[in-house]
Amino acid sequence: MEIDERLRASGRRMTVQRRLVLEALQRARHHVTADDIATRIRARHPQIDPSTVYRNLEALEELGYVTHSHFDDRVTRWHRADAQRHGHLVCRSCGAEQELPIELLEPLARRLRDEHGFRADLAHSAIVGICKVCSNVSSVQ
Amino acid sequence: MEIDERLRASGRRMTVQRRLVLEALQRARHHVTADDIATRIRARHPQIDPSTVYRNLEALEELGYVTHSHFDDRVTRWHRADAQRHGHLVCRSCGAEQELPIELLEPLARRLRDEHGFRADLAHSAIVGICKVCSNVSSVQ
DNA sequence: GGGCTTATCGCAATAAGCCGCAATAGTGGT
DNA sequence: ACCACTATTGCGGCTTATTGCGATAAGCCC
Repeated sequence: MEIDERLRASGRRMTVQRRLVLEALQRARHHVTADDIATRIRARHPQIDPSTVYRNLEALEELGYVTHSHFDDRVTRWHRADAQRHGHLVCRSCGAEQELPIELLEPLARRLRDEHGFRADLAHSAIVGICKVCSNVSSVQ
Repeated sequence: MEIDERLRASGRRMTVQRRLVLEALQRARHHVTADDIATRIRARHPQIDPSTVYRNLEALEELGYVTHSHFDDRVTRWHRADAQRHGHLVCRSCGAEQELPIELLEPLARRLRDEHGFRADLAHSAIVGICKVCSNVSSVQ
């Protein structure tokens, strides 16, 4: 299997736990927390410790299989890396999350690079604010 | 004193602890964590509890005197609000932080508002990436 | 298949932050 | 100056996200 080989090639090992983390991420449609994944796995395999999930996410990230980003709380969110790169909008009021085509962020990235020499990773942190729905609700009140 | 009055007008009180938090923030040149502030205050006033610092930061934020933002770790960073609103660049490699004129972020904010109905708070989360210095170092190696 | 190295695991501990509660202390009124 | 009212404090304990550490087991060599 392809992924096993890449793991071993990097001096890592394929374990039951690692496979379960990968599968859980593949099933998850949205950006999930390490705890989400741990909970899902532990439903069937209670002996697997949450810390193992954390460390496996890191390991898989180093190999480029998964990515993390930060929303408005202090919890890290994870998703598969093979889905296309995208930005994130998160509503501060209702918590709704929305993906954003990366091209929309390009002009800012370019200016930061040209004017500040800063190579920004604009997909890494979610942009927080108030979504359209919540905006309307509060203006109507 | 102006700030005392505004506190009282909102049904709050000016206390020694609150004043110390404000002063610590005024002296801090950068974006500091709640723990930084607690540690500094407790160096001279060990009886002041960290939880008091947390609560005062929240209270002062509600009154608009301080603001928090999120850098690349899971720790909240605080700074005075009366300094002009600004974005943040944080280097993933060396941790250097840099402030950013808010105007630079305006075009993106406008597009998000116009095209997505999303009122973004672009100053709230730091933009992470690789700063000019680290960029040069790694390309030279 | 058995032994050896060391990546990985599960458990216990830590770090950041929050909450309930009884005691304390600003404030406004007298 | 004193009182009553209640915001705020310090304390202890709790929660959530993550990390240190000794035990376990994956993968390589024979």
